[in-house]
Amino acid sequence: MTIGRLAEATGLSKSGLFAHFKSREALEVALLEEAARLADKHVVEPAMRNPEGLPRLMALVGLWFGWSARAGLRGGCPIAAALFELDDAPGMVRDAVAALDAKWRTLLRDHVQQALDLGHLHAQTDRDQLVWELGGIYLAHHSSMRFHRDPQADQRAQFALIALLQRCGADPVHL
Amino acid sequence: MTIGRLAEATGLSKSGLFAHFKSREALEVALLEEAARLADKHVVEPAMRNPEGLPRLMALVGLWFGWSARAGLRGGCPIAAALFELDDAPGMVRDAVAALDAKWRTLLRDHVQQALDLGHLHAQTDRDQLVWELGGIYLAHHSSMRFHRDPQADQRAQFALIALLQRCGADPVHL
DNA sequence: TGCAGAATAGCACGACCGTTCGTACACCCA
DNA sequence: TGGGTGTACGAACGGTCGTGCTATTCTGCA
Repeated sequence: MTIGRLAEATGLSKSGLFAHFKSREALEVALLEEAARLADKHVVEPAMRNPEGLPRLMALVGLWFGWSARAGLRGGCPIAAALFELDDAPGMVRDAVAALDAKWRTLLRDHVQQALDLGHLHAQTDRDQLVWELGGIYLAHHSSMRFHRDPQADQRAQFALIALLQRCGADPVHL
Repeated sequence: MTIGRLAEATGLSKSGLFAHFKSREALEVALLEEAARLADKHVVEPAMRNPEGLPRLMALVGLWFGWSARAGLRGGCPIAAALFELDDAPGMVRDAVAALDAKWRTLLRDHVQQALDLGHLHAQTDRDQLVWELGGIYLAHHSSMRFHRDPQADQRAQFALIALLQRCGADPVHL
């Protein structure tokens, strides 16, 4: 997304929009923060209404998959895109992406821990490994939905998710 | 990668380089095909030296993970990048990526089938689901390596791979 | 009512993009 | 020897990018 196109879409002039942020990078960071706010609203917030432990974790991940489409983000998940576009493009945008990603992973990890504390998962479960693999399913689902337009993407992800949690000793009652 | 930068890197002039391909898109397609050739050499070819079935499949996937770095591609795997950059950018580049990706998935699927035929995996294994999940591990590994620079990326991927194959009934002897 | 200050617009800039054009050199075959 | 052909070049095009500079318009308070 460029400043000109964004200005056109919002009805503002390029310079008028530009005046608010002082650089293109700052604008992109602001965009990312807005996306994070959307994610909070569409993913985290509703997930928190589920009981602690595995149910909440399941809700969190279930709402995570495909959240960007439901939130109305036409370009897909900006974090996922940035993970592959900004591999080696240092700067504040990359830093912002890294920070948001780290925050999200920490949140996931905390809820894995909670499920673990409540005995909903095997005690010897490697939390970081679980979060890492969840990320893999998310990326596969994202590319499956957006690039391949695979109508089976949702069930593929759901199947993989359940299998992964079963491996970690999830109580089948919650799946 | 832009034509100007590529020309500079190769020592040619922009127009001289451009004369060979007739458009930027054609050049990108040629670049993709060259990458595919590299992948054949660095992944498929050596993997074929392993015995049929699960060993060959394991070799194939093991060589797949991180292949772009070993092949000297500084930008990472171009297919993986394109999956997230060209989501909604129709054209011959996207088509070429889709074709290469489909070809690779078919190859993977065939070798899953072979492992299945030889009884190295459960008979009721869903081949496409397995390939789909392998793709997820690959993407997680790729972003882990390139974006996060996580030194544990390799073992994370290896762990996930083994767990996935065990789930499909892989004979532990081969893992 | 008038005015300070913020918000927005207009405009021009330099840089880079993909692309085209005319041209110069080297080679092969008649 | 001469002309066709392939390969490379420099220069320039129109377009778009991000970004400043300077007006203008709007808004809220004395």
